[in-house]
Amino acid sequence: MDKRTELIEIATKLFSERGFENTPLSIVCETANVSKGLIAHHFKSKNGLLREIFQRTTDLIVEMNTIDSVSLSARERLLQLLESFFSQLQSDKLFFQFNLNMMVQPSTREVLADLIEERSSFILKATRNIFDEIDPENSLVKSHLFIAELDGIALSYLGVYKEFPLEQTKEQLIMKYSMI
Amino acid sequence: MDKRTELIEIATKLFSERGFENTPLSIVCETANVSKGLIAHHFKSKNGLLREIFQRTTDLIVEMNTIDSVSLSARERLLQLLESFFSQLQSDKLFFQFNLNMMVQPSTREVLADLIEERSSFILKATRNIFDEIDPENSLVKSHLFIAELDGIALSYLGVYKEFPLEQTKEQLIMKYSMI
Amino acid sequence: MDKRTELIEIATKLFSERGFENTPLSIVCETANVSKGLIAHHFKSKNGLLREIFQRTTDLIVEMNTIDSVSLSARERLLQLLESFFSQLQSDKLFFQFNLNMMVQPSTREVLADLIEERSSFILKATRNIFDEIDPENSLVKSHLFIAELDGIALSYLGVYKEFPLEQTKEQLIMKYSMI
Amino acid sequence: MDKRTELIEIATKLFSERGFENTPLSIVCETANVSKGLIAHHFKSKNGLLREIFQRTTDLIVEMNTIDSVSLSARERLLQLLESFFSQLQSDKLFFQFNLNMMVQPSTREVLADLIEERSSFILKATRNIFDEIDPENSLVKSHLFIAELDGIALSYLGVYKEFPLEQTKEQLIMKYSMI
DNA sequence: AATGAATGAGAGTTCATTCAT
DNA sequence: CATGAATGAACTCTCATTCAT
Repeated sequence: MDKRTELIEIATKLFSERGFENTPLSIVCETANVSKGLIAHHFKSKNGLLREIFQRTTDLIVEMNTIDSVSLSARERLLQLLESFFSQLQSDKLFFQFNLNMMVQPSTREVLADLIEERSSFILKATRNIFDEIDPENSLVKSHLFIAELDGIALSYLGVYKEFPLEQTKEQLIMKYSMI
Repeated sequence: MDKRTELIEIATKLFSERGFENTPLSIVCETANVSKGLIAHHFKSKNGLLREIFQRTTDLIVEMNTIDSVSLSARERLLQLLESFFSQLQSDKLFFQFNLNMMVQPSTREVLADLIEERSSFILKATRNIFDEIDPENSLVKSHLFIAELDGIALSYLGVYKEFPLEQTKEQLIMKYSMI
Repeated sequence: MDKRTELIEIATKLFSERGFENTPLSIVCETANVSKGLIAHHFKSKNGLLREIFQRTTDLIVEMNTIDSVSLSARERLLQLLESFFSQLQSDKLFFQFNLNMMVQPSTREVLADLIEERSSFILKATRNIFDEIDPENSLVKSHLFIAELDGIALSYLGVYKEFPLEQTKEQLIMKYSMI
Repeated sequence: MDKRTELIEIATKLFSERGFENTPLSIVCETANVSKGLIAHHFKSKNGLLREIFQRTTDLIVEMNTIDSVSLSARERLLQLLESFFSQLQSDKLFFQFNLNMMVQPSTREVLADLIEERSSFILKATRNIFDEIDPENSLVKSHLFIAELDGIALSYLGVYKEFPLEQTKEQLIMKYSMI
């Protein structure tokens, strides 16, 4: 793997664990065994690095959701989406941690404004695709509510309740959305 | 109003608007027309100030929910809670912004760990009181889901979707929880 | 004991243990359970407190050496002086620590310049009184050497060598000065 | 000369003249025409700079004493040591001033604890090498006494008595140790 | 592509002192 | 005699960024 990619991965991990503002580049460099100048060379600035990371994640999300939209029914896709959300939430906590962070922190939100807009409107569109088949009239609201529900669960699970009953919540949700 | 209280109010506003890490004490002091030393005098440190702010908010939450628990039915209390949540979310965005921030940011979460634990377990308990009357068997999961739903809505509304359909989401939710 | 004296004793202890520059008045106040204003009231400033402490110690030294100069022979007085030096060095380390400190630290030396001069010339005079009887011609040099020897022992014992052989050094010295 | 070395020399001078605690980095930087950040870059912290300075001095001492141990008799080496001590004491007051300071000040003593231990045990060993040849049975005590004597003279000369008779004291000492 | 010396602005914190009560 | 709110200057340290090599 080239230094550039390595740098991105290491920075992602550190920003997730410690927060963006609380992670000096010096630590990133130390961890990656790389000089400060190299980050400037590749990413121009700390914000540049952040934008690159965020963009890559969006690309990943887009890719995943594009492949997934095979010829399944809306309900099936919804359940599949739930399954993948919950399994990822467990396996890749840092990923969610990081993204929640970026959304909520005023300073990062400013830096990433356009990328956040791009990503979230994609997610909304993708979700709406599903709900359009189920309840076209209320698809907008229901999509928003669906997304909010998942975000809220991530928030509670990662940031608030150490003993959040993830498994049972998943079951509740699957049950609820099976009956639609 | 004494300087101490004024300081807390100004700091709350600034921390909410700009994020905690991104708000130097110098700005707080400038805004409050007060010397840096005074913050040390009253709160020991920037973290001390943060803790005081967070604690005060918890006190407010506890107070509100204690008074509210009059002799209404569970369903009525739930609807009342929803009403107050949505009206507050609109009128006091900064309040929610700030609290989401504190939960998600690793550095603040560490500083506030005990206070977050205290507050969130209170909220869970209060919510569970309601769901115990509605569905005792699943009250824990349903409470968690309810809280997550509201947090998620706040997150979407404040942090992600500029055009979040708040009014319609509120109606959806009220409808949903009326039928319980 | 009145607050004033108590304050002096506590400050002496703290300044000795931690060094003058490294002991904020806030700690003195905390330890003495007294407000900051009170120190200003009694001693005008931190330097004022220091001067008072140093002066009091000089008074003590003068008092002790005045009483001591009874009608003993020079050799006897010398041995007596050695005895009292070594026993004090062991029993009251902080006292010596503090005084060495004051002499060596440029900033305190400046503040105390006149008081140091006063004290050290008294000590020299008192020592010389003894050596005048023993070797009038070289009394100045021998007094200086005697004082330096004791100071150096204090320095080694307190500040440098954890395992300084105090007892044997004492014996050596007593032997040496008995033969004069 | 590179900035690093220049910084060390300037800091040594300033710390000696004004005391460590009483010398802000801002003055060091100003004198060296260098930014504050550079000190952090090279020495990590003010204490780091101090440790480097102290260590370098120890290295010098070790080097000097290693070269010196040519094939002279113990008495000759002792006299040579005395000569070099007194000439240095006169020519390089700041050097002694600084080192006395470090030993006596509680805060610096803590920072330098291991380095002080290292240096002083070397000095003791070197001195003992000499006294082992003269009086093997009492070499430990006599070495300690010898070191204490010199330290005490430095203390008196530099810190206490403006009119300390250095020349005559030197003669006395040389006479005394010639007769051993 | 990569280094690391150097900068400079500014952060949080410390602390002696002042002063109204 | 005693308090403690308030100041303001100064301190160390942090850190993103620049730039010559």
